[in-house]
Amino acid sequence: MRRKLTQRGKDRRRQLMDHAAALFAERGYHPTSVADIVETLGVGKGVFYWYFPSKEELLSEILRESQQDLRRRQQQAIGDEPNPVVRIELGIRATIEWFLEHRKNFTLFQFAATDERFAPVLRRNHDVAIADAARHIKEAIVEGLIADQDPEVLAEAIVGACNQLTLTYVFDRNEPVDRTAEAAVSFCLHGIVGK
Amino acid sequence: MRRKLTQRGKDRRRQLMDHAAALFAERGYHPTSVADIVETLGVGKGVFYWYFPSKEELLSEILRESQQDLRRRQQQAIGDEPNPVVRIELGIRATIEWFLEHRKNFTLFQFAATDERFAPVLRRNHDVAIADAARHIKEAIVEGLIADQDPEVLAEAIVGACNQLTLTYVFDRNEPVDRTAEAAVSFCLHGIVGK
DNA sequence: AACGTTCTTGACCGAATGGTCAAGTCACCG
DNA sequence: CGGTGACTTGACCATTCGGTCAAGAACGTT
Repeated sequence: MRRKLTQRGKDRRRQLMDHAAALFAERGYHPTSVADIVETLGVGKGVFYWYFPSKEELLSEILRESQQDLRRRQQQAIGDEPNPVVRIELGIRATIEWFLEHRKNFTLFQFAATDERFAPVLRRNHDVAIADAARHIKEAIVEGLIADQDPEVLAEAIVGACNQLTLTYVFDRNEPVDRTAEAAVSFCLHGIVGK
Repeated sequence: MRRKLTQRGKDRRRQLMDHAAALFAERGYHPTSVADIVETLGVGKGVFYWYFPSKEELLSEILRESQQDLRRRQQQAIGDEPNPVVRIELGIRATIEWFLEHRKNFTLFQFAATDERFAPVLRRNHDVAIADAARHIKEAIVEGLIADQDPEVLAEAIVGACNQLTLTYVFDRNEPVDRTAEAAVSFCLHGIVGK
């Protein structure tokens, strides 16, 4: 296990994380062996264990880092927009765009949710994201912009709908992000009945 | 590999499938070994390979069978309801109820979607389910019950929102199905803006 | 150039894993 | 009762896995 990292070390670490994340997303976590990771990178096995204590910890770190990055992107997109409904809309768009640029993380998150060793890592962040969205919704209710419903339930539903649309249209069918985001926002705001 | 099955054989097969499904859902597919399955059942390893050609094929069969069962339940719930919007509502309720009774399948489906060997099995059925829902939506549009939007997009969004709500409220928090179904239907019909 | 630290190598290890199979056991039928 | 085919056993096998480590290369500092 490493102690201090030089620039060279930091680069290797990055390289390993990116490469492993790609392999995990492509072939799955379990079917991808540590040997696979280092071989396709052309380095010895010791390199892996110099930077990471275990294969498990590597995925956990990948997950933590990705989630942090997504959250940063969402907050940045929302900025200081005063209208809470617009904030939700901006958040949805930012999320879909982020997943387009980091599509490998989508599969990774989905898998991690099914493994009891990684689910807790996701869980914490998911709860924060939901609480965040729920806050905006609550504010919108107070301002009389939307009907009075459980904000947390709405937040979960929004996340679910957006994820499914992203998966199907952005990943499987390569539809443009804008159209998908538009559909997601429209559905989340007005449901199938429409305005 | 088996040829013909007596009643005794059919029972064993059922037992193996149910038991394996439970273990897969609990510990994950890869971390559950064939040895685990047969040991906790108190039988020899040969029994497994008498009924299934491989561990992979077993999961595929579990998936196929579950999906078939879910679909049957949905169609039965919808019956001959004339109003397409009500049909959608009935479908949502039936789905959430089915997952409550077969919660292990939820995790199984989620995992299968992340593994390229099992994704195709899910995919085919998902497409059918979406096409089904889209048909009802289209009919509702024609009858002027809902606004004119892409039926398939709406169908995907509905599935996503319902899955997320089921996962969070029915599984994680043991909320009653009715309340969750109510929330899901309300969200899908009217979004966050509300009626 | 010499030295300590960071980084890299790849053979090696014990512990699984999925899958096989020769040898039996069991249930049913004539 | 004897025989036939459906089932069961569990030792066994080749392979792979995550992880270790002694040895050495590369690098930064003085």
